[in-house]
Amino acid sequence: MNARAKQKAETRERILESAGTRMKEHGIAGASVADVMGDLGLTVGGFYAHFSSKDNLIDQSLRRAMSERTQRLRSPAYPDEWQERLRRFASRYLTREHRDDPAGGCPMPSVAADAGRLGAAQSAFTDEVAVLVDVLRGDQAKRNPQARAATLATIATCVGALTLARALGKSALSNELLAAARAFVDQAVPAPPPHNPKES
Amino acid sequence: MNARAKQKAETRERILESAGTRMKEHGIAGASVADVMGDLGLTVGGFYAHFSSKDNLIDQSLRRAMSERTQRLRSPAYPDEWQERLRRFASRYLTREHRDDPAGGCPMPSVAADAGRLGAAQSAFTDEVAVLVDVLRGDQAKRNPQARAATLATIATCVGALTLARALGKSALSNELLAAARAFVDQAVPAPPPHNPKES
DNA sequence: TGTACATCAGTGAACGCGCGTTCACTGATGTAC
DNA sequence: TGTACATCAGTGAACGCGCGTTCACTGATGTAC
Repeated sequence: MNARAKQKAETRERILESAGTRMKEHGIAGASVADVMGDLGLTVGGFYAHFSSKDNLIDQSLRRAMSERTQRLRSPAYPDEWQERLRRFASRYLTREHRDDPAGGCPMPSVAADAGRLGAAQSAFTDEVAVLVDVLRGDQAKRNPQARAATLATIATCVGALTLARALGKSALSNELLAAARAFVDQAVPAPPPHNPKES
Repeated sequence: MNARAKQKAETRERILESAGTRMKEHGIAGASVADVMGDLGLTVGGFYAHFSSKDNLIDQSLRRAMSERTQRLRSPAYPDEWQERLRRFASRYLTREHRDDPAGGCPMPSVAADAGRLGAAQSAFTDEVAVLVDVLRGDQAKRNPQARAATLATIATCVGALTLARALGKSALSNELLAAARAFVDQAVPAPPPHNPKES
């Protein structure tokens, strides 16, 4: 590959990255083409050499931002039992740090409402949620419908709680909501079966 | 009061109503002053005789839309026990009908993400959530911290599930998510204590 | 290795559009006598 | 009851602004000989 082509591919990646960050921080409407390019020190005109439209950018950067998050759940540090996986997910998700750093966090609270309205975001969002559900519950629970339902509901609780916690600002009520949602998941997700001694 | 003043007050109410509906359907940014006035057969210019700015309209119509929903929970048809109240709330909230009718439903899924970003919406949202939490758990559980935590978490689950269900369109996955969230609330909210025979 | 030409990533000004807001106005309603 | 004037809810055109998109261009990089 050319040095020139390589440079272009890198610029494209940087646009996707910047768009993802802006989307998470300011919503889809708040991530304007001029702002996204400006983040990289570039001007608007060059954008259309990389993407056919803003809709196209939304689609691709949303897929990228969501799948990047999902891949982190494949870490070997994650437990095997789906119950433990869901609890750990919720306890890491529902923190003040995550609440106070939308740009560095999960895209769902920032874009879910828009995804229901903007066709451009909807299919990317739907595809990536389907992947998340499978990855989050883990290989062990692949065909377990109870685990699937609990996974869906845990995601809903986490996204709802983080969205509301942000809407409530950095208040006592906001902190209380995060703690309550963590406890809720612990109560609703059944305790895992006792460990097999061979495994532990 | 004058016929003229009465007419003006009625127009103001209709603007608030129309703004609320538009906000719920298209988000805050999607509820433009021209559209809101157009719904009533009026032109933009007259708007500023009723509200000082769009921010002012957002604040007032959001308060109105949210408190209207909260007041419905004061219906005598609602049970006294907070556990039953939360279960009933979730089972009525998490329906396909509610998912498919944003304009006729709860404002939170539509505006929560925006409320975290737009100062104009934030204080209205925060105030009304605080009222909702108190009204939803009911008088019987007024000073019960467990009931308060469960109420906060149930709201988070409901708002998250409805937002995500809308983002997923009218799909099987969307239906599955609604059902899973309903079941989740039933599992996480403890069973109410046995009835006192005098009461039932 | 050196020169002449081709390519193309990014520039920057312009476009049409919808937004929130302003303002001189109109004409129906209300008041004074 | 009738007339003359004042009020004011709503009109409609205009404003400045940011948006997504287009396009003629520039100048550094790549290719041919």
